[in-house]
Amino acid sequence: MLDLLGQFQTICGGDSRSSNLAWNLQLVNSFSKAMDYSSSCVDTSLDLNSKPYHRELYDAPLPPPKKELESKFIDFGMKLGAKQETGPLVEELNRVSAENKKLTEMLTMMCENYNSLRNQLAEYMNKNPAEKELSPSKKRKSESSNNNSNNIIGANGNSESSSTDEESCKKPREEEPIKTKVWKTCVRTEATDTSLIVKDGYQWRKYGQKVTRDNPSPRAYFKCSFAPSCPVKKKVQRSVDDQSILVATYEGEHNHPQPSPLEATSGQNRGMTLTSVPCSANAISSSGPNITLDFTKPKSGTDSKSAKPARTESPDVRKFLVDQMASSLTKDPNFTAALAAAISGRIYQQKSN
DNA sequence: CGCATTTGACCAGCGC
DNA sequence: GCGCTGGTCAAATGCG
Repeated sequence: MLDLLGQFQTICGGDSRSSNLAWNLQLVNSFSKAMDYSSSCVDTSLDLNSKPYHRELYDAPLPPPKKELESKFIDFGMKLGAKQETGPLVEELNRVSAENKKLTEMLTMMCENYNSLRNQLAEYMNKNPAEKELSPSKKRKSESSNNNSNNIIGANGNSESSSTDEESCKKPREEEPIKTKVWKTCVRTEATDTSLIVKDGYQWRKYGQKVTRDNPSPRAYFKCSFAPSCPVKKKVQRSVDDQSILVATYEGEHNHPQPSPLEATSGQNRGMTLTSVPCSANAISSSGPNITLDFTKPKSGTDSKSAKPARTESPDVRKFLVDQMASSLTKDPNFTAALAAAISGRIYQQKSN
């Protein structure tokens, strides 16, 4: 598996613009998230003028298309050139536009490589399922090793779901024969916000707080309180590197559909659902494939409607992307469970009327 | 008054 | 065996 990741990074790192590598990897990881969980649009265009935190993958997936950006650049440059005869500036703009285009092509290629590697990885994991299972006797390991294992892309390419030794870090009475799902999420909050609340649409009850050795910020422990039998737990702690980022670690899978926003308001998560943007490359040192959720930024002009990118892919590519999304969704147990619950609820509603 | 949160105590695994 | 550490429990507290 590490070989595959290394191969992937080799592919990505072949270009001399190594300074973009980390961001490219981040973007591809985020892209893979969108492929797995989002049925909305996917665009491989790069917006080099956008801060990473302002990218939104789910509701407002990616910034305006590059071509539009280029034309704005050129228009802007032409106006300047006409008024102030700033030829060098126009040249610079053209150069940046060309580089932008190259990076876009690179990203497209990386996505294709990523998909092929993902398929290879899936085959590999199918052939070697035992490697995912770690000895239950190793109950606890260091946080760093957990982080490393969490960074390994899962069998379905879902970087956030990977069986790790963290699930074996449970007391014997809690051990289950079925491995639980563990994943991490980064949430960007106001720097002044000292609460450890990650609003993800579910209801959580806090049952503990602890200061850990490797992080001066306290870690909060939550249990899902929406369903009494729901085994899902959540740990929330501020990032060591960036205090404005909350790192939430989820353990287990919800055995109930996500509560509606109205229901969620009864808990601490008041009507919030996930919107997601990727972490910047250096925001969290050990959290490559993680997601950063930014609830502090209001949806502005780059919201889901205005930011819908124009499709520039060929029909084949688009078909491929749609197929990927569909297969990812059908493989996602949370999605199928939610779908089944919604359908059964609908049927029951119709019967009762 | 009921519920959620806080916080110190306790438990269990790991490393020495 | 002992100390350190992360995770959990449960009584105390606060809030609507």
